[in-house]
Amino acid sequence: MLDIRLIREQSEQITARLAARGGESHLRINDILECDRERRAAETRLQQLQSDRKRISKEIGQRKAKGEDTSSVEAEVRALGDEVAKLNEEAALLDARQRDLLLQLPNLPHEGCPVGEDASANPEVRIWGERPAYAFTPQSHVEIGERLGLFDFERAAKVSGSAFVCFTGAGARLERALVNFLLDLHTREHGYTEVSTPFVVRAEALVGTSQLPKFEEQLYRCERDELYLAPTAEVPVTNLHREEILNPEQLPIRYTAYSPCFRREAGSAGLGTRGLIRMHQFDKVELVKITTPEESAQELEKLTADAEHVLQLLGLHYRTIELCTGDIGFGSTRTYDIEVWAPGQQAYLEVSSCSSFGDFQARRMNLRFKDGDGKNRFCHTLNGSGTALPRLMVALLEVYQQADGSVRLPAPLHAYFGSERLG
RNA sequence: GGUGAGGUGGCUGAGUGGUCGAAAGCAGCGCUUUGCUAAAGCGCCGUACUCCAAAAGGGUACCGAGGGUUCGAAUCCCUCCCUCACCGCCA
Repeated sequence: MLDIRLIREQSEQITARLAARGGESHLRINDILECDRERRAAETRLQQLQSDRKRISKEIGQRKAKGEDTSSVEAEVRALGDEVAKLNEEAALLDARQRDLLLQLPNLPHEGCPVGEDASANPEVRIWGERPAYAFTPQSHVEIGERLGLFDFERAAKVSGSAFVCFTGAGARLERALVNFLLDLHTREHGYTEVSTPFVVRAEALVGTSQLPKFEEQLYRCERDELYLAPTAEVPVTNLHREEILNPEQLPIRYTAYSPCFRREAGSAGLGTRGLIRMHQFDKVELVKITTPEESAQELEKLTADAEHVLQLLGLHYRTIELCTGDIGFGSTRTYDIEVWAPGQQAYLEVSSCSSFGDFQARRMNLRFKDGDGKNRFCHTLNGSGTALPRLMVALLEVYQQADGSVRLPAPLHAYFGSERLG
């Protein structure tokens, strides 16, 4: 959520920066300003009337204590009270409308965010390793996995429908090995604290991290209980500290969490095809940070490096791109995507998206810290995958497939998996 | 699911219709005293919104949330949420 005062005072710059995202969000600025003017006018009048009422009511109390008759004044104040109620309703309506408008407005891209219209304008910021060469035609993970009995889409569909998977045997064990490997790496080497949160969340949490109100159709909802399945651990983890005022000594907070992620993927291309690349449910190890505004930029670089470290340890060729203004997510000010090479797909797969949200989410969840002067300021929040598991598995299977049809795992996984190879 | 208790400022905790944004204590900040520490004394010490060009200074709201009664609600009534305890059920 953007600061209404900033919008009021720098409406032209704000409009221009939102326009860089494409879309139509910047066109709402004038509506917001108008609503803000109306709201403040109503509030000012309301406050004047309330002030009158308060004063007169106090006088009534004093006069009654002296035994005076106050019935005529009471009638007068009653009329005032009716007017207050009416204006109060009007002001509340305007306030709700303004909040709604602000909640629908995306974040401002960071000054450093490259300007561009769409994904084709995303600059590559780093590339690590090289595309491996094969003496044979690399197979897709789907073929490899079915041959080695690592997962089963047909049976998962019997249970849950299409775009779900059931890992089986060594596949399930590999999944578990990856979770442990990633959590150990981030806690032991990167300084994160492991948390294991609820996976079912309230609407307010989703508003906090900005999945709601705009992206409701992407969420699984449990209507009876007014709860949603978390689409990413970002939601429960970041919201752990909602409505809090943190001490600066606590910052930065760095959390890592394993969680399943549930996404309806309404309108997504590619859901009809088999494979692990896009599903309604997948596992992920997430990285979340809560920082001061001063530290957030460097913490984003570190967070991205932590996610990249996963791929480096596993010897997987990847590239890191920065999303341009036309491609960054709704709440993000700045995002790095890490894409791993998958030879069976002949494509780079996004395994991590590392973003800084500035104070956008913190405003929505009223997450603040007390600075050195004792003033309450909004925190900055960040998150990134570290990493998504099915796509990591895709890369591992496809990259490390052997001519004999087996898969040789990279060394860091041997102990976690309990074996050096699959098949 | 049932029964009971309860939700007040950073914390503890008073307050059951008016002068209460809220006693008191603790913590915190400033000053005085002091060789230092300690102790004592005095003062300050919530948040949000809003008015004013800004500062100074006003105003309004907020005692879990929402509604109601009243000239006036932390206080009375209703609904909901949450926490705790015990019982039941259950991985």
